[in-house]
Amino acid sequence: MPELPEVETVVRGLRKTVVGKTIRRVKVQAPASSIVVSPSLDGLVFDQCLKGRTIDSVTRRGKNILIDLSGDVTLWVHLKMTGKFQYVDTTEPMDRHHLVLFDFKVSSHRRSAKQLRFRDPRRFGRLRLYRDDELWNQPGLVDLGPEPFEMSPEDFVSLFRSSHRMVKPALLDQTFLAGLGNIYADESLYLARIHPRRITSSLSRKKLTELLGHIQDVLDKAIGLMGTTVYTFSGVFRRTGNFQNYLVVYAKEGQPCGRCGALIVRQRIGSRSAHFCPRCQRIR
DNA sequence: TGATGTGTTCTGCT
DNA sequence: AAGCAGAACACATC
Repeated sequence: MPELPEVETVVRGLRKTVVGKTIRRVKVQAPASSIVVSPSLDGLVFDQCLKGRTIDSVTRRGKNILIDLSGDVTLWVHLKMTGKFQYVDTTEPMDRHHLVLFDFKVSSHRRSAKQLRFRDPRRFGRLRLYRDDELWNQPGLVDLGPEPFEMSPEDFVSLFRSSHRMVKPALLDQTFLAGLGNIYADESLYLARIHPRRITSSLSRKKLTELLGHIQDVLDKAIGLMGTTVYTFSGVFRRTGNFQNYLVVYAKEGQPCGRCGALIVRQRIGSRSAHFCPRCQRIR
């Protein structure tokens, strides 16, 4: 479940591996509902539209990955829950969940050819191609809330004063604040000792300043640790980052709170699960 | 075989 | 209008 730190980690990985490279060939392996091509791109199919373009830069907005290509086109990627990029040797084994393969033009002295692969077992992820001039009109990008790292405490306070809703669903709402998902929302609320059902507009200036600080700290620490990828697969967690070692409430239902010893609870709030300490995070 | 769980976004209701 | 619940997405597991 990639959230901001995991997406940032992927973006940094792409910068190290594919920026500056020119796409030689794209293979769409599976009949992919995962792919969208803007109608304005002259009816070109995905692979034909990408062929020959150079990857100029890779950036992140919320949980969205923006791959800026030559010729005023952007490949906009959302990993959703299980989407993943892998930069691997072409000889690495593949399975039916490898949906798209990208081959690059490489200098001839390079020994083994590497390939960028998009794999997504659940196929919720999306790869979309848009002309740069239409990209930011698209729903999903145009309506995103602010980036947590770009907010001052004053911005954060006025944002919270502008709505009257439970804080947990608000933090998950990408049009309210971009980048947080269930893990970092729960962790930040715990650190700030805020009950997930508290109403956004009822929180004090001081509490909100603390919350913003914790959100920024948690995201920053998670980015430093290359994210947390807690991926539910037959009830077993598979990790790709290291932040899961520092989780204090997420997936800790029934375990004692590190501050007060009360048992962490899991409740359905806003039709999503919320993990919190019933003693440290009071509704009041 | 069918129910369930998973996060995000979309739709539709109040 | 704003905020909520529920659906849909696709697949694996029980």
